[in-house]
Amino acid sequence: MLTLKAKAKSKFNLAQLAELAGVSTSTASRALNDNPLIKQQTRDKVQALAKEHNYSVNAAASRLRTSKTNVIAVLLNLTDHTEQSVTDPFLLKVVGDLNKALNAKGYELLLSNSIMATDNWANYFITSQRADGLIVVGQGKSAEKIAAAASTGVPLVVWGDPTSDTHYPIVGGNNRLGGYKATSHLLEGGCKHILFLGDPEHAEMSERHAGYLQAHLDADLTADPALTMPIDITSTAAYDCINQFIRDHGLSFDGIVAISDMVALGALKALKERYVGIPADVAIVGYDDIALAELMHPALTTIRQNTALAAEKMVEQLIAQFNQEPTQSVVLDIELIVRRSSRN
Amino acid sequence: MLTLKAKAKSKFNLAQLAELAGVSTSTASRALNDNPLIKQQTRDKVQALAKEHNYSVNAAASRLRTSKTNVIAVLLNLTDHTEQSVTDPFLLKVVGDLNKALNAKGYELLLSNSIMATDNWANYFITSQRADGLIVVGQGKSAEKIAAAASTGVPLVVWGDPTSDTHYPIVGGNNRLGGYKATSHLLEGGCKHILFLGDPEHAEMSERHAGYLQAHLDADLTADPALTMPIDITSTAAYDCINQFIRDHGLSFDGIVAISDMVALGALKALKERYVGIPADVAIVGYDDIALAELMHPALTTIRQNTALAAEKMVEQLIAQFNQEPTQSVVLDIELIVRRSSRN
DNA sequence: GATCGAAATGCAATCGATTGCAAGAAACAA
DNA sequence: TTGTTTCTTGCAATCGATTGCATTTCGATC
Repeated sequence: MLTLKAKAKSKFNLAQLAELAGVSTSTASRALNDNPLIKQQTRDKVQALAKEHNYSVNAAASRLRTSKTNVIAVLLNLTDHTEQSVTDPFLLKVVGDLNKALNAKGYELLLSNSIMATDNWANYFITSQRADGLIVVGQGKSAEKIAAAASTGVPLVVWGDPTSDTHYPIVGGNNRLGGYKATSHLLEGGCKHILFLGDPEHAEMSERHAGYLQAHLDADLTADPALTMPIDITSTAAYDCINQFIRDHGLSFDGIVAISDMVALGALKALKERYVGIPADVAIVGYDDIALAELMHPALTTIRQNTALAAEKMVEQLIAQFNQEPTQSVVLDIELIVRRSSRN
Repeated sequence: MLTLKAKAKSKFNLAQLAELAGVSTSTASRALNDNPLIKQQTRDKVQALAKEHNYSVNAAASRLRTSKTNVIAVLLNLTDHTEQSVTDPFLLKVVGDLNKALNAKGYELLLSNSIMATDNWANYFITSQRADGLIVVGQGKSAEKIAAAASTGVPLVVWGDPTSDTHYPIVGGNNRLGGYKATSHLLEGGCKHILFLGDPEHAEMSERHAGYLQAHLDADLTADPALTMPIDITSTAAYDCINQFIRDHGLSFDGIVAISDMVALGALKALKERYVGIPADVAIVGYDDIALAELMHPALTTIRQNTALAAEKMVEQLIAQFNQEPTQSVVLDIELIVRRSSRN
């Protein structure tokens, strides 16, 4: 067959595939999508040719025509100065699980960690047709921005504290219960003066703190407000905090409830350097159950969050929005994993 | 209580923006792109209106027309059964740095960790116009697949061992030197029997192992082949390996060179559980310098890789391919960070 | 005032796949 | 044979931005 124009390198597109198959582009398109309108025989033929020639649908064209991208943007919402991203393995786990859950539903993951700073990030992704929806990991302290985006009709789901009262769905662990279990566990073990390491300004942390307080009440104790240390969610902040605290008040505590395993590890390091016995002198409970929790010496007692399930729920809530179905926040069970750091 | 999303609002496209500005779509388009063909005054006007109305270019249409996506797909090439993803914080760091480096050059990051399994993943991303290029993190053991993709003209860069002889650029640390430095350091500290933990089948690991051997030679020693333990790159594999080794041969070693910090941590745990003194009885060196290395007790001596720089180099090499410029593998310096795990 | 070059803008084709509608083919009944 | 229904397939418009080329506008010069 002769080509009139000897074009340099014409891409292999639907039209060419259709020509090879001896059908029109409409038929070819439908055949590729297994549309029952098309005779099975034709479908098979077109699909076979497509595979043979390594044809794959041009995503840009398809997205333009259908205004569906099958892409979800995942935004890591980090409080800028802490740079949690670089250090916390928990995030990687969440992202990994999200990727798996999204792929299972036919979506791809567009990752972003620096966008939340700009003021109309939601528009950037949605109205520009870069993604169909957003998953924001971490409420941070920017709840208003998220709320504003959601109110303009942007499909989104947040990983955060699900008990927050919002107009968009939040998926997360039962933070109050987590804080409660962690604290009760220490109290039952005989601790009397338990440090709380974590910033209560944060929605999630605030709930955990509430659990911490409640656990004290239920044990007929009062938590000393001076033992609540509002620090960044980093191991170095925790390390510094413990050192400072001991310098100022000596070892006047016998237990620690940390807001994350990384924070717990920072505290642990400071204590070990001072030869404080764990858990004999101070018992510690972390949060998240990252892989390292078990590897520590002593192994770290912690609250496990089911991130795989959380990822599925988030994707579910997002898809519900695509289908104009009602959505709701999802509270996931947490689990206390007792290890050596809190058990004699 | 959550409500249904409001109906999608009418789309605001270039034509509407142009009408508002009283110009044609061509002028509007050029104005938005700061094309000098357009009068400055007109450019300002259009851009102001765009901002005012929250207009952003439809990416799908733009990509279709220009056949440029400004998206780079980052593929985490994990050997499937090890599930390195879920556990190794080093990966998160690499991905985070890549994201930063890509954004700096105007690219977005499409994340994928499960695609390498399928046979024509390269086509999936490139010919379908989902991305302009690929960054593969980890050579794994699938060098042939990568080579095949590269030979078909897919722009790609790999994070791996840069000394491999390939037709595509690889960016990575100087692994041989890393292995050499780690081993020499232990030998100088007086170690005589150094375990090597890591699979030499892996290109990167193989180089590190070569450095390990060379260090022995240069010290007029011979590395006992029985001390090279080919294990998966996970902390649990390391933990099991050390336990097994001690059961079989007692504590017949006094040093460990681990292929990653996670592996080192697994080994450390096993040793601590047996009350082996670190570094008195066994000194340990890890690899990567993840945040936790410093938090361990004792803090872990390790080889630091400059991932931020690596990310920049990878992006650079990729962009060079877009511009039809020559590319080359890049070897990055590594650095030995000495901490307590190897120093009395 | 006419002319010319440069500056600024507009026209219309194009990228490739999808889909409502219509038309052709096949099957069946009368 | 003709009319009718049921399957299949094709035509052509459409999504929204970009860009080669044509056209208009403008300022300046003669």
